[in-house]
Amino acid sequence: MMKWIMHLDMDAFFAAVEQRDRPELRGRPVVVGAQPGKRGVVATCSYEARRFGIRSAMPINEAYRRCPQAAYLRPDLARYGAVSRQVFAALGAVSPLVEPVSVDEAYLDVSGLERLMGPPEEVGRRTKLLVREAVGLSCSIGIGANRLIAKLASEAGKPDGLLVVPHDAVQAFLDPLSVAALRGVGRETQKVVERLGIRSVRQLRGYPLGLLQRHFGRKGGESLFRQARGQASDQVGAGRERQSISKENTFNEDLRDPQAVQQVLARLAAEVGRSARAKRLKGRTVTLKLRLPGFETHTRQRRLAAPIDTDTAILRTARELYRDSGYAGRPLRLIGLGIQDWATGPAMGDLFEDAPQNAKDQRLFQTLDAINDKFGQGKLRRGL
DNA sequence: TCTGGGGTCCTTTTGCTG
DNA sequence: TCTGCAGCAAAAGGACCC
Repeated sequence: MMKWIMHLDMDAFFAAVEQRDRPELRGRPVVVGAQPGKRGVVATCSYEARRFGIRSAMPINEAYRRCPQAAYLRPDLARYGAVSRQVFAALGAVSPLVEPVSVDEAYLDVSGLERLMGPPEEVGRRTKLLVREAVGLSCSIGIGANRLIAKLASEAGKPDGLLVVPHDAVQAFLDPLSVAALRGVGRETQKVVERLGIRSVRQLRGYPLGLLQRHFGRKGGESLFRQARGQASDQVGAGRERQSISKENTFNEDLRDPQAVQQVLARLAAEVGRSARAKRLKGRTVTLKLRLPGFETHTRQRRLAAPIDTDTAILRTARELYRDSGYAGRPLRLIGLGIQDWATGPAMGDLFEDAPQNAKDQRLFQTLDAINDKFGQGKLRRGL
């Protein structure tokens, strides 16, 4: 059976929800994101705003300079989440294999639907109709042999697009595209690509694997090599499990007061802790992130003897990391705090009264942890 | 231009152990 | 006791994505 993967992307999602719910905003430039005059960026903007050169991730004050007459709105994530759930409910009627990527994006395996719905074009057309009926919004859909082709096809059709790339047209579709369109190619990679004189995917395809790996790293080079040939996964699944929980805060004015730093640490620790407990996750590693006024960013992390999820334990470690960071007392633009490295087997704290006394013991425990991770929960018990 | 917040993944550096 | 080395995690940094 021929594989058909669909990628669906809501058009200017946050801004489109606002225009749907507030008719006075329709036809007007709408920018959803930070408040102009403060530190922050554009989350999404309507197509009317894009005509002024406004883009996602642009500093909000730059957007304001380009288009002061636009409507500037703060995001209402709860409302967008509700709309998102309605969209996903509608997608469930198209295929049982739906993988959410974010609130406004999903992959669907639509292979083998010919008998039920017709050829891929028809599946796409009907999906767009279902989404419009469910939430009154437009989306862009790409359909192809795998996730890469589907994603690039949905991008090519935006907004309100539908593009099916037949299996025998993959290379013809990819070749003229800019390398910048490929996954994992951001500003830095683009610089290197340009330095090598590579512009299009067709040119990229002329470069051997080894050379690409020299310039882009082992994984990065292999990824570019495969993408240039249209090779990618065609599996649609449940998506990955969460690997970390974090909260961070950029201040409108750099933080100089040591007491204020302590208050922020306490607030972030409480937020991370609440989130971790709600998800029933305990982390063994705590990470502190500090950004200085010049945007210079540093992280400090510590792996603990036992996994934690309480505000007090997170805060205690955060304070130690801050104290030992070498940046205590410096003005700060941002403070972030997170936990990761989830407990799999029983926590060491459950088995031993004391934390490991020395580095050697610690290594023994780490080795046991690694074995635990490898063979799964419960197969081996630390210290037994 | 002056750069959010929440993430993932990869590479490099560092520090420890035998 | 010192040194070199290999192996391995942890730590740190950074690119990228939505």
